[in-house]
Amino acid sequence: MKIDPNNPADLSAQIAGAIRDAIVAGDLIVDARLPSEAELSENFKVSRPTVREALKRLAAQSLIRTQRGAFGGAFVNRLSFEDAYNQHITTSTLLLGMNGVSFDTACEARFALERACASLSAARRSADHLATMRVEAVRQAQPGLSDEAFCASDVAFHRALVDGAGNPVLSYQLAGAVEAMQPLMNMITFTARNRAQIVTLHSQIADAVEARDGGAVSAALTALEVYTKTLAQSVFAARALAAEGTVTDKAAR
Amino acid sequence: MKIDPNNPADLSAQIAGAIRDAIVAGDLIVDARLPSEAELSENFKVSRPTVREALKRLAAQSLIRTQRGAFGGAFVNRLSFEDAYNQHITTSTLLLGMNGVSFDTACEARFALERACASLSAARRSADHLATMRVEAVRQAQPGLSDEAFCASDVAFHRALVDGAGNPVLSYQLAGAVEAMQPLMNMITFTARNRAQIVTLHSQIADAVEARDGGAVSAALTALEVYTKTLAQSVFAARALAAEGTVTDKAAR
DNA sequence: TGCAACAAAATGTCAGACGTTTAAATGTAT
DNA sequence: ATACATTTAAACGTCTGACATTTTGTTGCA
Repeated sequence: MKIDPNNPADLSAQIAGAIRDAIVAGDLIVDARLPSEAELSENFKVSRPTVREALKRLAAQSLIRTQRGAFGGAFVNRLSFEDAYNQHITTSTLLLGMNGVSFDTACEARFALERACASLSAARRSADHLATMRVEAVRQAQPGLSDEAFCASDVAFHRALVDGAGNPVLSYQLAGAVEAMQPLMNMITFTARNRAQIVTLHSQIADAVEARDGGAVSAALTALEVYTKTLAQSVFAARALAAEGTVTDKAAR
Repeated sequence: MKIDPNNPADLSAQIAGAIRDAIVAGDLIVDARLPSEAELSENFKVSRPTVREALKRLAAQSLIRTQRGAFGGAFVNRLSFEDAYNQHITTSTLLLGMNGVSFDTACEARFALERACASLSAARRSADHLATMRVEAVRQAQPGLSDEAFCASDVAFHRALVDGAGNPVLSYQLAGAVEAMQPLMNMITFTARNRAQIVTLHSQIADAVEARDGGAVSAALTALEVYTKTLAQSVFAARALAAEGTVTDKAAR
Protein backbone atom coordinates (compact mmCIF):
# COMPACT_ATOMS: atom_id res chain seq x y z
CA MET A 1 0.00 0.00 0.00
CA LYS A 2 3.04 2.22 0.19
CA ILE A 3 3.48 2.19 -3.56
CA ASP A 4 3.88 5.64 -4.99
CA PRO A 5 5.22 6.14 -8.50
CA ASN A 6 7.73 8.89 -8.25
CA ASN A 7 6.73 11.13 -11.04
CA PRO A 8 3.64 12.01 -12.86
CA ALA A 9 1.44 14.29 -10.84
CA ASP A 10 -0.44 15.04 -7.71
CA LEU A 11 1.17 13.05 -4.95
CA SER A 12 -1.69 13.79 -2.58
CA ALA A 13 -4.18 12.24 -5.00
CA GLN A 14 -2.05 9.12 -5.31
CA ILE A 15 -1.74 8.77 -1.56
CA ALA A 16 -5.46 9.32 -1.07
CA GLY A 17 -6.12 6.68 -3.70
CA ALA A 18 -3.82 4.18 -2.04
CA ILE A 19 -5.48 4.63 1.32
CA ARG A 20 -8.95 4.58 -0.21
CA ASP A 21 -8.17 1.32 -1.95
CA ALA A 22 -6.96 -0.14 1.32
CA ILE A 23 -10.24 0.82 2.95
CA VAL A 24 -12.45 -0.45 0.15
CA ALA A 25 -10.47 -3.68 0.00
CA GLY A 26 -10.96 -4.18 3.70
CA ASP A 27 -7.30 -3.93 4.68
CA LEU A 28 -8.29 -1.08 6.95
CA ILE A 29 -11.42 -1.89 8.87
CA VAL A 30 -13.85 0.48 10.51
CA ASP A 31 -12.41 2.44 13.42
CA ALA A 32 -8.89 1.35 12.58
CA ARG A 33 -6.39 4.09 13.24
CA LEU A 34 -4.18 5.21 10.41
CA PRO A 35 -0.56 6.03 11.12
CA SER A 36 0.04 9.58 12.25
CA GLU A 37 0.67 12.25 9.66
CA ALA A 38 4.36 12.22 10.53
CA GLU A 39 4.57 8.45 10.08
CA LEU A 40 2.64 8.56 6.82
CA SER A 41 4.87 11.28 5.49
CA GLU A 42 7.85 9.12 6.32
CA ASN A 43 6.36 5.98 4.78
CA PHE A 44 5.36 7.70 1.57
CA LYS A 45 8.50 9.85 1.48
CA VAL A 46 6.57 13.08 1.20
CA SER A 47 6.09 16.08 3.40
CA ARG A 48 3.41 16.40 6.01
CA PRO A 49 1.33 19.02 4.14
CA THR A 50 1.11 16.61 1.22
CA VAL A 51 -0.10 13.85 3.51
CA ARG A 52 -2.59 16.25 5.04
CA GLU A 53 -4.00 17.13 1.65
CA ALA A 54 -4.50 13.45 0.98
CA LEU A 55 -6.27 12.97 4.30
CA LYS A 56 -8.53 15.93 3.63
CA ARG A 57 -9.57 14.36 0.37
CA LEU A 58 -10.60 11.24 2.23
CA ALA A 59 -12.33 13.26 4.91
CA ALA A 60 -14.36 15.01 2.22
CA GLN A 61 -15.76 11.64 1.24
CA SER A 62 -16.45 10.74 4.86
CA LEU A 63 -14.01 7.85 4.55
CA ILE A 64 -12.03 8.96 7.59
CA ARG A 65 -12.53 11.18 10.59
CA THR A 66 -9.79 12.92 12.52
CA GLN A 67 -9.40 13.43 16.22
CA ARG A 68 -7.01 15.81 17.85
CA GLY A 69 -4.91 15.31 20.91
CA ALA A 70 -2.80 12.49 22.23
CA PHE A 71 -3.72 9.14 20.74
CA GLY A 72 -5.80 11.04 18.25
CA GLY A 73 -5.24 10.73 14.55
CA ALA A 74 -7.16 9.61 11.51
CA PHE A 75 -9.62 6.76 11.86
CA VAL A 76 -11.53 4.83 9.26
CA ASN A 77 -15.07 6.12 9.45
CA ARG A 78 -18.18 4.01 9.45
CA LEU A 79 -20.03 5.60 6.56
CA SER A 80 -23.44 6.38 8.01
CA PHE A 81 -26.59 6.38 5.95
CA GLU A 82 -26.99 10.05 6.72
CA ASP A 83 -23.53 10.95 5.41
CA ALA A 84 -24.20 8.88 2.34
CA TYR A 85 -27.59 10.58 1.83
CA ASN A 86 -26.04 14.00 1.90
CA GLN A 87 -23.22 13.12 -0.45
CA HIS A 88 -25.64 11.50 -2.83
CA ILE A 89 -27.98 14.46 -2.78
CA THR A 90 -25.20 16.95 -3.42
CA THR A 91 -23.84 14.90 -6.28
CA SER A 92 -27.24 14.30 -7.83
CA THR A 93 -28.26 17.92 -7.57
CA LEU A 94 -25.10 19.12 -9.26
CA LEU A 95 -25.33 16.42 -11.88
CA LEU A 96 -28.82 17.53 -12.87
CA GLY A 97 -27.99 21.20 -12.67
CA MET A 98 -24.79 21.09 -14.68
CA ASN A 99 -25.61 18.74 -17.50
CA GLY A 100 -28.70 20.25 -18.97
CA VAL A 101 -30.83 17.33 -17.94
CA SER A 102 -34.34 18.02 -19.13
CA PHE A 103 -37.17 18.26 -16.68
CA ASP A 104 -38.90 15.32 -18.34
CA THR A 105 -35.87 13.06 -18.04
CA ALA A 106 -35.37 13.81 -14.38
CA CYS A 107 -39.06 13.53 -13.71
CA GLU A 108 -39.33 10.20 -15.46
CA ALA A 109 -36.42 8.78 -13.48
CA ARG A 110 -37.80 10.03 -10.23
CA PHE A 111 -41.25 8.56 -10.64
CA ALA A 112 -39.97 5.32 -12.09
CA LEU A 113 -37.85 4.84 -9.00
CA GLU A 114 -40.63 5.87 -6.71
CA ARG A 115 -42.99 3.37 -8.26
CA ALA A 116 -40.34 0.77 -7.42
CA CYS A 117 -41.14 1.47 -3.78
CA ALA A 118 -44.90 1.55 -4.19
CA SER A 119 -45.83 -2.02 -3.43
CA LEU A 120 -43.23 -2.42 -0.69
CA SER A 121 -44.36 0.76 1.00
CA ALA A 122 -48.01 -0.20 0.73
CA ALA A 123 -47.23 -3.52 2.35
CA ARG A 124 -44.94 -2.37 5.12
CA ARG A 125 -45.53 1.28 5.93
CA SER A 126 -46.09 2.07 9.59
CA ALA A 127 -48.81 4.33 10.96
CA ASP A 128 -46.14 7.00 11.33
CA HIS A 129 -45.29 7.03 7.66
CA LEU A 130 -48.95 7.34 6.74
CA ALA A 131 -49.46 10.10 9.30
CA THR A 132 -46.53 12.06 7.90
CA MET A 133 -47.96 11.82 4.42
CA ARG A 134 -51.34 13.06 5.65
CA VAL A 135 -49.76 15.94 7.55
CA GLU A 136 -47.77 17.07 4.53
CA ALA A 137 -50.79 16.84 2.27
CA VAL A 138 -52.69 19.11 4.67
CA ARG A 139 -49.78 21.52 4.80
CA GLN A 140 -49.71 21.69 1.03
CA ALA A 141 -53.36 22.72 0.98
CA GLN A 142 -52.75 25.82 3.09
CA PRO A 143 -53.08 28.99 1.05
CA GLY A 144 -50.23 31.14 2.38
CA LEU A 145 -47.49 28.69 1.51
CA SER A 146 -44.54 29.89 -0.57
CA ASP A 147 -43.51 27.89 -3.59
CA GLU A 148 -40.32 26.80 -1.85
CA ALA A 149 -42.21 25.62 1.23
CA PHE A 150 -44.68 23.79 -0.99
CA CYS A 151 -41.86 21.99 -2.76
CA ALA A 152 -40.15 21.17 0.52
CA SER A 153 -43.35 19.65 1.80
CA ASP A 154 -43.64 17.73 -1.44
CA VAL A 155 -40.21 16.24 -0.81
CA ALA A 156 -41.19 15.34 2.75
CA PHE A 157 -44.34 13.62 1.50
CA HIS A 158 -42.50 11.49 -1.01
CA ARG A 159 -39.74 10.83 1.45
CA ALA A 160 -42.27 9.33 3.84
CA LEU A 161 -43.66 7.19 1.04
CA VAL A 162 -40.20 5.88 0.20
CA ASP A 163 -39.20 5.33 3.80
CA GLY A 164 -42.39 3.36 4.26
CA ALA A 165 -40.83 0.57 2.26
CA GLY A 166 -38.63 -0.07 5.27
CA ASN A 167 -35.55 -0.66 3.18
CA PRO A 168 -32.74 1.76 4.06
CA VAL A 169 -30.86 0.97 0.87
CA LEU A 170 -33.89 1.93 -1.14
CA SER A 171 -34.33 5.11 0.89
CA TYR A 172 -30.73 6.01 0.29
CA GLN A 173 -30.94 5.52 -3.44
CA LEU A 174 -34.21 7.38 -3.71
CA ALA A 175 -33.03 10.35 -1.68
CA GLY A 176 -30.84 11.39 -4.58
CA ALA A 177 -33.64 11.16 -7.09
CA VAL A 178 -36.31 12.89 -5.03
CA GLU A 179 -34.30 15.67 -3.43
CA ALA A 180 -32.25 16.45 -6.48
CA MET A 181 -35.48 17.27 -8.31
CA GLN A 182 -36.29 20.05 -5.89
CA PRO A 183 -34.30 22.81 -7.60
CA LEU A 184 -36.07 21.95 -10.85
CA MET A 185 -39.44 21.92 -9.14
CA ASN A 186 -38.67 25.24 -7.49
CA MET A 187 -38.48 26.79 -10.92
CA ILE A 188 -42.18 26.20 -11.32
CA THR A 189 -44.66 28.73 -10.05
CA PHE A 190 -47.73 26.89 -8.87
CA THR A 191 -51.17 28.37 -9.18
CA ALA A 192 -53.76 27.56 -6.55
CA ARG A 193 -55.45 25.18 -8.99
CA ASN A 194 -52.16 23.37 -9.68
CA ARG A 195 -51.64 22.86 -6.00
CA ALA A 196 -55.15 21.61 -5.45
CA GLN A 197 -54.66 19.03 -8.17
CA ILE A 198 -51.38 17.88 -6.70
CA VAL A 199 -52.86 17.64 -3.23
CA THR A 200 -55.70 15.57 -4.63
CA LEU A 201 -53.23 13.13 -6.16
CA HIS A 202 -51.22 13.05 -2.95
CA SER A 203 -54.37 12.19 -1.08
CA GLN A 204 -55.05 9.41 -3.54
CA ILE A 205 -51.58 8.08 -2.91
CA ALA A 206 -52.06 8.25 0.84
CA ASP A 207 -55.42 6.52 0.51
CA ALA A 208 -53.88 3.73 -1.50
CA VAL A 209 -51.05 3.39 0.99
CA GLU A 210 -53.55 3.26 3.81
CA ALA A 211 -55.46 0.55 1.97
CA ARG A 212 -52.16 -1.27 1.38
CA ASP A 213 -52.93 -1.31 -2.33
CA GLY A 214 -49.58 -1.17 -4.11
CA GLY A 215 -51.12 -1.12 -7.55
CA ALA A 216 -53.21 1.91 -6.72
CA VAL A 217 -50.17 3.69 -5.30
CA SER A 218 -48.32 3.01 -8.50
CA ALA A 219 -51.21 4.23 -10.62
CA ALA A 220 -51.57 7.43 -8.62
CA LEU A 221 -47.84 8.06 -8.93
CA THR A 222 -48.12 7.69 -12.68
CA ALA A 223 -50.98 10.16 -12.72
CA LEU A 224 -48.88 12.57 -10.68
CA GLU A 225 -45.97 12.11 -13.06
CA VAL A 226 -48.13 12.89 -16.05
CA TYR A 227 -49.61 15.93 -14.38
CA THR A 228 -46.24 17.21 -13.26
CA LYS A 229 -44.87 16.91 -16.76
CA THR A 230 -47.77 18.73 -18.42
CA LEU A 231 -47.58 21.39 -15.75
CA ALA A 232 -43.88 21.92 -16.31
CA GLN A 233 -44.38 21.94 -20.04
CA SER A 234 -46.98 24.70 -19.89
CA VAL A 235 -44.90 26.73 -17.45
CA PHE A 236 -41.81 26.48 -19.61
CA ALA A 237 -43.77 27.20 -22.75
CA ALA A 238 -45.26 30.32 -21.17
CA ARG A 239 -41.84 31.41 -20.07
CA ALA A 240 -40.36 30.86 -23.51
CA LEU A 241 -43.18 32.88 -25.01
CA ALA A 242 -42.55 35.72 -22.58
CA ALA A 243 -38.87 35.70 -23.47
CA GLU A 244 -39.77 35.73 -27.14
CA GLY A 245 -41.98 38.75 -26.48
CA THR A 246 -39.12 40.53 -24.78
CA VAL A 247 -36.87 39.89 -27.74
CA THR A 248 -39.53 41.17 -30.11
CA ASP A 249 -40.02 44.26 -27.98
CA LYS A 250 -36.34 44.98 -28.09
CA ALA A 251 -36.21 44.45 -31.82
CA ALA A 252 -39.13 46.81 -32.26
CA ARG A 253 -37.39 49.68 -30.56
CA MET B 1 -19.23 33.97 0.71
CA LYS B 2 -16.27 35.17 2.69
CA ILE B 3 -17.99 34.46 5.98
CA ASP B 4 -15.84 32.49 8.36
CA PRO B 5 -16.64 32.33 12.03
CA ASN B 6 -13.43 32.89 13.88
CA ASN B 7 -13.20 29.96 16.14
CA PRO B 8 -14.74 26.60 16.41
CA ALA B 9 -12.86 24.11 14.29
CA ASP B 10 -11.44 23.09 10.99
CA LEU B 11 -11.02 26.20 8.92
CA SER B 12 -10.41 24.18 5.78
CA ALA B 13 -13.77 22.46 6.16
CA GLN B 14 -15.51 25.78 6.59
CA ILE B 15 -13.85 27.25 3.54
CA ALA B 16 -14.63 24.18 1.48
CA GLY B 17 -18.24 24.41 2.63
CA ALA B 18 -18.49 28.07 1.70
CA ILE B 19 -17.16 27.44 -1.79
CA ARG B 20 -19.29 24.35 -2.21
CA ASP B 21 -22.39 26.32 -1.26
CA ALA B 22 -21.48 28.97 -3.78
CA ILE B 23 -21.22 26.32 -6.48
CA VAL B 24 -24.43 24.56 -5.57
CA ALA B 25 -26.26 27.87 -5.34
CA GLY B 26 -25.03 28.78 -8.80
CA ASP B 27 -22.93 31.77 -7.74
CA LEU B 28 -19.99 30.02 -9.34
CA ILE B 29 -20.92 28.57 -12.69
CA VAL B 30 -19.23 25.79 -14.60
CA ASP B 31 -15.72 26.63 -15.79
CA ALA B 32 -15.61 29.74 -13.65
CA ARG B 33 -12.17 30.35 -12.23
CA LEU B 34 -11.80 30.65 -8.50
CA PRO B 35 -9.40 33.22 -7.11
CA SER B 36 -5.83 32.00 -6.83
CA GLU B 37 -4.74 30.26 -3.66
CA ALA B 38 -2.90 33.37 -2.58
CA GLU B 39 -5.97 35.54 -3.09
CA LEU B 40 -8.23 33.08 -1.31
CA SER B 41 -5.86 32.90 1.61
CA GLU B 42 -5.97 36.68 1.80
CA ASN B 43 -9.76 36.88 1.48
CA PHE B 44 -10.37 34.25 4.13
CA LYS B 45 -7.50 35.47 6.30
CA VAL B 46 -5.88 32.05 6.47
CA SER B 47 -2.67 30.60 5.22
CA ARG B 48 -2.18 29.04 1.83
CA PRO B 49 -1.84 25.45 3.08
CA THR B 50 -5.24 25.80 4.74
CA VAL B 51 -6.76 27.04 1.50
CA ARG B 52 -5.12 24.18 -0.32
CA GLU B 53 -6.64 21.64 2.04
CA ALA B 54 -10.04 23.15 1.36
CA LEU B 55 -9.49 22.96 -2.39
CA LYS B 56 -8.41 19.33 -2.12
CA ARG B 57 -11.64 18.52 -0.35
CA LEU B 58 -13.57 19.98 -3.25
CA ALA B 59 -11.37 18.23 -5.78
CA ALA B 60 -12.10 14.92 -4.05
CA GLN B 61 -15.77 15.46 -4.84
CA SER B 62 -14.98 16.43 -8.43
CA LEU B 63 -16.41 19.87 -7.76
CA ILE B 64 -13.30 21.63 -9.01
CA ARG B 65 -10.30 20.82 -11.15
CA THR B 66 -6.95 22.55 -10.97
CA GLN B 67 -4.63 23.61 -13.71
CA ARG B 68 -1.04 24.62 -13.31
CA GLY B 69 0.84 27.38 -14.99
CA ALA B 70 0.09 30.98 -15.79
CA PHE B 71 -3.61 31.76 -15.80
CA GLY B 72 -4.11 28.36 -14.24
CA GLY B 73 -5.91 27.90 -10.99
CA ALA B 74 -8.99 26.16 -9.71
CA PHE B 75 -12.00 25.94 -11.97
CA VAL B 76 -15.52 24.80 -11.27
CA ASN B 77 -15.82 21.39 -12.81
CA ARG B 78 -18.71 20.15 -14.87
CA LEU B 79 -19.64 17.04 -12.94
CA SER B 80 -19.72 14.33 -15.59
CA PHE B 81 -22.01 11.35 -15.40
CA GLU B 82 -18.96 9.14 -15.25
CA ASP B 83 -17.48 10.95 -12.26
CA ALA B 84 -20.85 10.80 -10.57
CA TYR B 85 -21.16 7.07 -11.32
CA ASN B 86 -17.83 6.33 -9.74
CA GLN B 87 -18.49 8.37 -6.65
CA HIS B 88 -21.90 6.82 -6.25
CA ILE B 89 -20.54 3.30 -6.64
CA THR B 90 -17.77 3.86 -4.11
CA THR B 91 -20.17 5.34 -1.61
CA SER B 92 -22.78 2.64 -2.11
CA THR B 93 -20.26 -0.17 -1.85
CA LEU B 94 -18.85 1.15 1.39
CA LEU B 95 -22.30 1.82 2.76
CA LEU B 96 -23.34 -1.77 2.20
CA GLY B 97 -20.06 -3.19 3.41
CA MET B 98 -19.80 -1.18 6.59
CA ASN B 99 -23.31 -1.21 7.92
CA GLY B 100 -24.11 -4.88 8.08
CA VAL B 101 -26.77 -4.56 5.42
CA SER B 102 -28.25 -7.99 4.92
CA PHE B 103 -28.06 -9.68 1.57
CA ASP B 104 -31.83 -9.76 1.36
CA THR B 105 -32.20 -6.04 1.98
CA ALA B 106 -29.65 -5.12 -0.66
CA CYS B 107 -31.08 -7.63 -3.08
CA GLU B 108 -34.61 -6.40 -2.59
CA ALA B 109 -33.57 -2.81 -3.23
CA ARG B 110 -31.59 -3.73 -6.29
CA PHE B 111 -34.35 -5.65 -7.98
CA ALA B 112 -37.04 -3.19 -7.00
CA LEU B 113 -35.05 -0.45 -8.70
CA GLU B 114 -34.30 -2.59 -11.68
CA ARG B 115 -37.96 -3.40 -12.17
CA ALA B 116 -38.47 0.36 -12.29
CA CYS B 117 -36.52 0.32 -15.55
CA ALA B 118 -38.20 -2.75 -16.98
CA SER B 119 -41.00 -1.22 -18.99
CA LEU B 120 -38.92 1.74 -20.15
CA SER B 121 -36.10 -0.53 -21.26
CA ALA B 122 -38.49 -2.87 -23.04
CA ALA B 123 -39.97 0.07 -24.90
CA ARG B 124 -36.80 1.90 -25.81
CA ARG B 125 -33.84 -0.46 -25.84
CA SER B 126 -31.71 -0.38 -28.97
CA ALA B 127 -30.43 -3.42 -30.81
CA ASP B 128 -27.08 -2.80 -29.16
CA HIS B 129 -28.45 -3.12 -25.67
CA LEU B 130 -30.17 -6.37 -26.56
CA ALA B 131 -27.03 -7.68 -28.23
CA THR B 132 -24.97 -6.90 -25.14
CA MET B 133 -27.41 -8.80 -22.98
CA ARG B 134 -27.25 -11.81 -25.29
CA VAL B 135 -23.47 -11.74 -25.38
CA GLU B 136 -23.20 -11.63 -21.62
CA ALA B 137 -25.71 -14.43 -21.22
CA VAL B 138 -23.59 -16.57 -23.55
CA ARG B 139 -20.46 -15.68 -21.64
CA GLN B 140 -22.10 -16.71 -18.41
CA ALA B 141 -22.84 -20.14 -19.83
CA GLN B 142 -19.18 -20.90 -20.49
CA PRO B 143 -17.83 -23.52 -18.12
CA GLY B 144 -14.36 -22.19 -17.30
CA LEU B 145 -15.54 -18.89 -15.90
CA SER B 146 -14.37 -17.84 -12.44
CA ASP B 147 -16.94 -16.69 -9.93
CA GLU B 148 -15.64 -13.12 -10.15
CA ALA B 149 -15.88 -13.09 -13.94
CA PHE B 150 -19.36 -14.55 -13.73
CA CYS B 151 -20.45 -11.78 -11.37
CA ALA B 152 -18.80 -9.12 -13.52
CA SER B 153 -20.70 -10.41 -16.52
CA ASP B 154 -23.85 -10.36 -14.44
CA VAL B 155 -23.27 -6.69 -13.71
CA ALA B 156 -22.68 -5.99 -17.41
CA PHE B 157 -25.90 -7.77 -18.31
CA HIS B 158 -27.99 -5.78 -15.88
CA ARG B 159 -26.18 -2.64 -16.80
CA ALA B 160 -27.26 -3.10 -20.40
CA LEU B 161 -30.82 -3.67 -19.28
CA VAL B 162 -30.81 -0.45 -17.27
CA ASP B 163 -29.09 1.58 -19.96
CA GLY B 164 -31.72 0.35 -22.37
CA ALA B 165 -34.19 2.65 -20.67
CA GLY B 166 -32.33 5.52 -22.32
CA ASN B 167 -32.51 7.68 -19.25
CA PRO B 168 -29.06 8.71 -18.00
CA VAL B 169 -30.42 9.79 -14.63
CA LEU B 170 -31.90 6.36 -14.15
CA SER B 171 -28.64 4.72 -15.23
CA TYR B 172 -26.74 6.84 -12.77
CA GLN B 173 -29.00 5.97 -9.88
CA LEU B 174 -29.03 2.28 -10.74
CA ALA B 175 -25.27 2.04 -11.08
CA GLY B 176 -24.94 2.37 -7.33
CA ALA B 177 -27.48 -0.32 -6.63
CA VAL B 178 -26.26 -2.84 -9.17
CA GLU B 179 -22.50 -2.46 -8.83
CA ALA B 180 -22.53 -2.12 -5.07
CA MET B 181 -24.11 -5.58 -4.89
CA GLN B 182 -21.12 -7.18 -6.58
CA PRO B 183 -18.99 -7.68 -3.47
CA LEU B 184 -21.93 -9.41 -1.83
CA MET B 185 -22.53 -11.55 -4.89
CA ASN B 186 -18.86 -12.43 -5.04
CA MET B 187 -19.20 -14.08 -1.67
CA ILE B 188 -21.39 -16.72 -3.25
CA THR B 189 -19.84 -19.77 -4.86
CA PHE B 190 -21.98 -20.77 -7.80
CA THR B 191 -22.41 -24.37 -8.81
CA ALA B 192 -22.86 -25.22 -12.45
CA ARG B 193 -26.57 -25.81 -11.84
CA ASN B 194 -26.93 -22.40 -10.15
CA ARG B 195 -25.35 -20.74 -13.12
CA ALA B 196 -27.52 -22.59 -15.58
CA GLN B 197 -30.61 -21.44 -13.74
CA ILE B 198 -29.44 -17.84 -13.71
CA VAL B 199 -28.59 -17.94 -17.39
CA THR B 200 -32.05 -19.31 -18.10
CA LEU B 201 -33.62 -16.40 -16.27
CA HIS B 202 -31.32 -13.95 -18.02
CA SER B 203 -32.40 -15.40 -21.34
CA GLN B 204 -36.02 -14.98 -20.32
CA ILE B 205 -35.31 -11.35 -19.53
CA ALA B 206 -33.58 -10.85 -22.87
CA ASP B 207 -36.46 -12.55 -24.65
CA ALA B 208 -38.95 -10.27 -22.95
CA VAL B 209 -36.85 -7.23 -23.78
CA GLU B 210 -36.65 -8.36 -27.38
CA ALA B 211 -40.43 -8.76 -27.46
CA ARG B 212 -40.74 -5.33 -25.84
CA ASP B 213 -42.86 -6.85 -23.13
CA GLY B 214 -42.20 -4.82 -19.99
CA GLY B 215 -44.46 -6.92 -17.82
CA ALA B 216 -42.57 -10.07 -18.72
CA VAL B 217 -39.25 -8.37 -17.98
CA SER B 218 -40.55 -7.38 -14.60
CA ALA B 219 -41.82 -10.88 -13.89
CA ALA B 220 -38.53 -12.47 -14.90
CA LEU B 221 -36.66 -10.03 -12.70
CA THR B 222 -38.85 -11.01 -9.79
CA ALA B 223 -38.14 -14.67 -10.47
CA LEU B 224 -34.43 -13.90 -10.55
CA GLU B 225 -34.72 -11.99 -7.28
CA VAL B 226 -36.44 -14.92 -5.60
CA TYR B 227 -33.89 -17.37 -6.92
CA THR B 228 -30.95 -15.20 -5.91
CA LYS B 229 -32.31 -14.89 -2.40
CA THR B 230 -32.87 -18.62 -1.92
CA LEU B 231 -29.44 -19.31 -3.38
CA ALA B 232 -27.79 -16.89 -0.99
CA GLN B 233 -29.76 -18.28 1.89
CA SER B 234 -28.61 -21.82 1.24
CA VAL B 235 -25.01 -20.75 0.71
CA PHE B 236 -24.95 -18.79 3.95
CA ALA B 237 -26.68 -21.59 5.83
CA ALA B 238 -24.13 -24.10 4.59
CA ARG B 239 -21.32 -21.77 5.57
CA ALA B 240 -22.76 -21.26 9.04
CA LEU B 241 -23.08 -25.01 9.44
CA ALA B 242 -19.46 -25.49 8.39
CA ALA B 243 -18.37 -22.91 10.94
CA GLU B 244 -20.44 -24.68 13.56
CA GLY B 245 -18.69 -27.91 12.64
CA THR B 246 -15.30 -26.31 13.06
CA VAL B 247 -16.24 -25.08 16.49
CA THR B 248 -17.49 -28.55 17.43
CA ASP B 249 -14.29 -30.10 16.14
CA LYS B 250 -12.22 -27.77 18.23
CA ALA B 251 -14.32 -28.46 21.29
CA ALA B 252 -13.90 -32.20 20.74
CA ARG B 253 -10.14 -32.04 20.90
C1' DT C 1 -6.99 7.92 47.66
C1' DG C 2 -8.10 12.04 45.13
C1' DC C 3 -7.10 15.98 42.71
C1' DA C 4 -4.11 19.15 40.32
C1' DA C 5 -0.26 20.12 37.51
C1' DC C 6 2.61 18.68 33.95
C1' DA C 7 4.32 16.19 29.92
C1' DA C 8 3.63 14.01 25.57
C1' DA C 9 1.41 13.04 21.25
C1' DA C 10 -1.16 14.33 17.71
C1' DT C 11 -3.65 17.42 14.69
C1' DG C 12 -4.46 22.45 13.18
C1' DT C 13 -2.29 26.47 11.47
C1' DC C 14 1.13 29.55 9.88
C1' DA C 15 5.27 31.65 7.31
C1' DG C 16 8.50 31.42 3.84
C1' DA C 17 10.85 29.30 0.26
C1' DC C 18 11.86 26.70 -4.01
C1' DG C 19 10.62 23.97 -8.13
C1' DT C 20 7.68 23.25 -12.17
C1' DT C 21 4.34 24.19 -15.52
C1' DT C 22 2.10 26.95 -18.66
C1' DA C 23 0.63 30.82 -21.32
C1' DA C 24 1.32 35.35 -22.59
C1' DA C 25 4.49 38.96 -23.92
C1' DT C 26 8.55 40.22 -26.00
C1' DG C 27 12.12 40.23 -29.29
C1' DT C 28 14.55 38.86 -33.38
C1' DA C 29 15.15 37.19 -38.03
C1' DT C 30 13.44 36.31 -42.46
C1' DA D 1 4.67 42.00 -41.28
C1' DT D 2 4.77 37.44 -40.05
C1' DA D 3 6.87 33.41 -37.88
C1' DC D 4 9.45 31.53 -34.62
C1' DA D 5 12.36 31.49 -30.49
C1' DT D 6 13.13 33.52 -25.97
C1' DT D 7 11.94 35.55 -21.86
C1' DT D 8 8.89 36.50 -18.19
C1' DA D 9 5.43 36.07 -14.88
C1' DA D 10 1.57 33.80 -12.71
C1' DA D 11 0.05 29.98 -10.52
C1' DC D 12 0.11 25.45 -8.57
C1' DG D 13 2.94 21.52 -6.23
C1' DT D 14 6.01 20.56 -2.67
C1' DC D 15 9.15 21.09 1.22
C1' DT D 16 11.04 22.69 5.79
C1' DG D 17 10.35 24.29 10.15
C1' DA D 18 7.87 26.19 13.63
C1' DC D 19 4.10 27.29 16.84
C1' DA D 20 -0.73 26.67 18.72
C1' DT D 21 -4.25 23.72 20.48
C1' DT D 22 -6.37 19.70 22.13
C1' DT D 23 -6.56 15.55 24.49
C1' DT D 24 -4.76 11.91 27.27
C1' DG D 25 -1.84 9.81 30.55
C1' DT D 26 1.13 10.24 34.34
C1' DT D 27 3.28 12.12 37.99
C1' DG D 28 3.36 14.44 42.36
C1' DC D 29 1.38 16.44 46.25
C1' DA D 30 -2.04 16.84 49.96
